[in-house]
Amino acid sequence: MRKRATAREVAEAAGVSKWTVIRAFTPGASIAEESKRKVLEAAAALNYTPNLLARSLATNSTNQVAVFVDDFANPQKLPFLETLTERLQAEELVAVLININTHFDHVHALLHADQRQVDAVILFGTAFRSETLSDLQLGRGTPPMFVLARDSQIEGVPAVTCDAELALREIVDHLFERGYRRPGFMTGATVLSTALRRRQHFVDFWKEKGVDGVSVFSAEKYSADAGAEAVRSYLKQTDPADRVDVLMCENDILALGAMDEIRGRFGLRVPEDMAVVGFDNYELCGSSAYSLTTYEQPRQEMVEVIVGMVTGQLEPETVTLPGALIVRQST
Amino acid sequence: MRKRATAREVAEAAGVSKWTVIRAFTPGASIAEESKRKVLEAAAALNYTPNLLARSLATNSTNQVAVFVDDFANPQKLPFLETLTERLQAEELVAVLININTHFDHVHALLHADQRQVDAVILFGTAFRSETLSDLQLGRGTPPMFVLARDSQIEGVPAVTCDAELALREIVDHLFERGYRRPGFMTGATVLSTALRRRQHFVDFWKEKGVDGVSVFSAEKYSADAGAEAVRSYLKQTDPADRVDVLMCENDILALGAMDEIRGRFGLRVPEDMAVVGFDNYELCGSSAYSLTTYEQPRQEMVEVIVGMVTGQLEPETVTLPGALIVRQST
DNA sequence: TTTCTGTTTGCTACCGGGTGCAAACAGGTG
DNA sequence: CACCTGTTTGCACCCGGTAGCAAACAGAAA
Repeated sequence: MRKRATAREVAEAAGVSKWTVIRAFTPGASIAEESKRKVLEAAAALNYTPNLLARSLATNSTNQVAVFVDDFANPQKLPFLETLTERLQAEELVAVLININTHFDHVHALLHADQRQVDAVILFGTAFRSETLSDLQLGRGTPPMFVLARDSQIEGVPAVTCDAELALREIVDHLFERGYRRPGFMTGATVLSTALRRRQHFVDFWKEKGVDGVSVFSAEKYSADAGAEAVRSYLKQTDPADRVDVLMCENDILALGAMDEIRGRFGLRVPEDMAVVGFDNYELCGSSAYSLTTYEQPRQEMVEVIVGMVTGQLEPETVTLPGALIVRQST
Repeated sequence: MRKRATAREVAEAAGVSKWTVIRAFTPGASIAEESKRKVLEAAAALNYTPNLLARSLATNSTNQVAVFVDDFANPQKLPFLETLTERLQAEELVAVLININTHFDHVHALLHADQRQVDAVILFGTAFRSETLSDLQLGRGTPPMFVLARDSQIEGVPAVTCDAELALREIVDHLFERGYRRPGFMTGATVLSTALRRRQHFVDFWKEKGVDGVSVFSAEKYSADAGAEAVRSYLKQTDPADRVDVLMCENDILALGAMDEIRGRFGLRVPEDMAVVGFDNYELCGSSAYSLTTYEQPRQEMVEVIVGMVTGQLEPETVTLPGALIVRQST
């Protein structure tokens, strides 16, 4: 098992200096046709390609972007990751996927990303308090950070999100139009700004319509089971006459779990007895088994904008993009 | 925006040489308590941490593992990615997620991984022909490769998979026991060895039971829609009397799509008119809306084994691990 | 032939660390 | 005090590239 060939070795083989070899591999460098040919031949023979690690060290740019993820329960992450990696790779960048969990928190991860000299950090659906950041005493050499699909709570860290206000307005309009008047909202466990925003808008817009008192309850976490359990305890505790007639869930996974429980264990009909709305438009929402009304985030555009900011083609600033209401049978 | 502090700067601040600084950050290095304290103090003041990029270049090990993924339609990838990144991070390794697609194929990706000097490449659910590898003329300096959750078709590249033979035997035994006698099998589009293996075992085991002639048809790709469409055309073309009484799908996503179509558009009952079996035990399979009988891959163990091989704690060799049949209402 | 200008090439210095050896510095012993 | 041994520290050189300057080499003009 031989090692990779180096520029020096190629230089020797081609009878030139190592700098000429490097020029042959630098687009637009000043090099004679003849020597370029010689070098490329020798390089091909030795199977030489430049070592990106060494290049990164010298140029101070790794072409690597750290992507922090902390919630793998939401299947919506997967298409996002697909789009994100694809766009990054189109820009010659590569994603370093960092799993934020109890053993590896944001501070750890950020330090790590900094030590690896990544060009940028994308907080994909994760967020941390600004104190965490200042704890690090970073913010000087730190790679630029961007938040994707969640509000940024940190000064100077832009976020790219789906327009929650618009989304919730469309949803509430739709529900009002369909005649629902006793709305409920199910949140996930964590007290996240994005979640709070959605809830707040939901409550506010109903108030605008003259409907006060949205029932709000919370699931343990963002999973189908947790959604089911939250609905179960709600339905058990609530007199049938007092029940909501439409339940908006913070994301699709909660909604699907909720729907199962509503129809399965309680034998209620969706949407006749209780309508359900989700958020994200996860693939299976469209299946005839669920046919869930939901709201689609503009994934492609969000990714394009954030990658644009990462590459510097776009000004880094918080951007909210309009999504699309997908009306199905569940409302 | 200052740059990161370097060992040299810390050395100056602490009044020692840069090598002493490095020793202070090298576990087990020979350094006096007193100077270590001085160095660490100075380092803390300057917010110094070693530059992993430079270290990688010098030590010839990046602690990065490239993970190739080419099928983001299967939500099962997500929990696998979660487990994988978690285990890798526990070993001080980090995953570089590479999206294999038409714009960025295996050859490209492998070359890239090699140029970045990753410590290993994990082909997660992807596979390529050995000719592709030899095309590259690599195999000398190339990082060691491992295949996860798919058969390896390449000599010397070990794979960690779920035991397909055992799985299919259990499934067929279960189905036979339940009285099904007209089995069908739905594959995804691609002609993958893993798919072929599953199908072959399925056919073989039925033959052992005295049941010849398994109906086999194929979906366009691995998605719920494709599964639905494949079933639609099958049901349209097949006389009700000739239809299979149980349909095994190559993975859960196909199965869920198939189930939707069977029940929704054709108004058939599952499992009475046609039973359905999936593969993977994706979270939503357990929901009451589907309650799909499926087979769970031993995710945790598979990941542990492959990470063990990556770190060198385990001998690199092809390993198949037993999964578990999950019997639900769909059979 | 000399001079000038533009291209090509080589070189030094550097990116931020790691390795192995040799010198310097202990502390204990004869 | 010389001597030996073990620890600590400094150093030259290396990892594989990149940047920018200066020398060498053209070819054309004077």
